[in-house]
Amino acid sequence: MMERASDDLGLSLSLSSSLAPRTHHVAMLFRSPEKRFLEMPLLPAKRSEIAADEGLRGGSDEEDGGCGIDGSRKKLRLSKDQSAVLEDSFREHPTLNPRQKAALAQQLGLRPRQVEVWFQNRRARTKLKQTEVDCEFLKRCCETLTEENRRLQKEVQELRALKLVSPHLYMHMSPPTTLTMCPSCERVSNANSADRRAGSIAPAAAGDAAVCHRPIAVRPQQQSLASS
DNA sequence: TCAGACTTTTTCGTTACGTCA
DNA sequence: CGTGACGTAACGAAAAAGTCT
Repeated sequence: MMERASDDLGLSLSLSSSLAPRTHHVAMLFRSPEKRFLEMPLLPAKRSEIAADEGLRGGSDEEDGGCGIDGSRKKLRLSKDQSAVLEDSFREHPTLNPRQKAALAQQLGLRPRQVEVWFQNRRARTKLKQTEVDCEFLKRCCETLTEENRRLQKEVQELRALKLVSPHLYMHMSPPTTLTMCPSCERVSNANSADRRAGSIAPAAAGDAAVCHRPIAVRPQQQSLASS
């Protein structure tokens, strides 16, 4: 069973097979860029089945209309209990099939349309939170790399200065600790340090970046998964 | 089997209401 | 009491995928 949890959000999107959304629901989710964090099991489903489910619905969308006689919106604040039940349900399955929607609506004394809207808004909030988490992660990555770059530039400058002042000392000094290994691919650590002294000290600086393996990007949600 | 019309459900952006400082 | 900020219920449009013919 696929599961994706985000502790930051207090969400666990684990799904039970009996309550999992139907295939076309899943497909809908997967078409968006956010499909990555809404992985769900694929269950066979036919529209005829869903149509049968609709038979359970207490009423039509006509009675779902939330507008007053004057056309104004009748906004109803959900009670804490109602919200809690909806949250629990959302944790179990972030999308609802008609049967689940109708059952939930009946349980909570709400219109199916209200339950539907609540889930839509809840998904939107989840996505927004995740976007913020992603953004924060990328920001930290950027800051780290900027700092690393600044440090390496400074080191290169110092080494160049040293090379000019005392070439003999420079040739016999041990390589800078920060350049003994590429943090991304650990490539340099396997190289002969004497080779590096004879040749380029920093592979990237010598145009070796093309053969340097790029670090595998770790997405924030993967991290949150790993940490949860 | 394929194509196009139709249906269903979703996301996205927005609006409006309720609450609180 | 009035007001602005914020959270969220509700809505409509557009998109995408499924179903039907």
